[in-house]
Amino acid sequence: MRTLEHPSRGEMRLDTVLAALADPVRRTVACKLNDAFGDHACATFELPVSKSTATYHFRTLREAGVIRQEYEGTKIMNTLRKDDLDARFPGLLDAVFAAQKIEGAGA
Amino acid sequence: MRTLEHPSRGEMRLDTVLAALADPVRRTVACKLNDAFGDHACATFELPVSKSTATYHFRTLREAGVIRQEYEGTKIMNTLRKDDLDARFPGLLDAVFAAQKIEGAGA
DNA sequence: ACTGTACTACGAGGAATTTCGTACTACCAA
DNA sequence: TTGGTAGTACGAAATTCCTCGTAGTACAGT
Repeated sequence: MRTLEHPSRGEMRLDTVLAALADPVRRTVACKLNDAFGDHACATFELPVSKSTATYHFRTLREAGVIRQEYEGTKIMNTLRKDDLDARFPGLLDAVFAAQKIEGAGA
Repeated sequence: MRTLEHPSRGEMRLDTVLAALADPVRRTVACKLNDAFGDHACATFELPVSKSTATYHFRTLREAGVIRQEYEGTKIMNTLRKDDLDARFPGLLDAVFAAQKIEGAGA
């Protein structure tokens, strides 16, 4: 059974979380996880980058503490660590997601 | 009279704002502007970098729309564009500042 | 056992970021 | 006008980030 390293709540660093969310590809992933219920395999995201680049972005998000990744067979299921992030940095995630929607909609 | 370029509210990009705030030196500047009243010249910040590096960070913040810079004699007065940012990306700035205080205080 | 699927690890290239020193400009004050 | 102060512009170096292809691992299904 393969497992992946995740930072604990206390280990999450604001630097790292903001840098993770500053990249458009990674923010797209986080936003999709926030909008949709349940878990989602990496392959279901249709990102505009190659598979190995996608791996890199998923790892960056995981190491920042933004997402949780768990093996399920050959797939990796991704979930947003909303509870943990809300506990650590209250309101941050919601503000970023709201901002993303604003920018996506208007000018 | 020298003037400096600033993005309008609508021109502010989430990518750029988050990237600007992801850097610890720049976030320190923004936080200090938020805590203290009034304007503040660049030289008053005591940043752990050289003068030319400081210039670079101030410019990055200005071009992202986080701060406003206006000449006043030979000095440049810096102000946080809180109104503009709150209008464009509501709650984002407050969440980041709150997070900064949490990280500074606790673990 | 074989095939396919999902993803990773590694190495490498190119782009962007951060840093600095030096030289410079603009302004104020004496 | 001479000097000091505040900050910029430029070029260069170091580092980090993003991207990819190739090769490989782990698991599921037949």
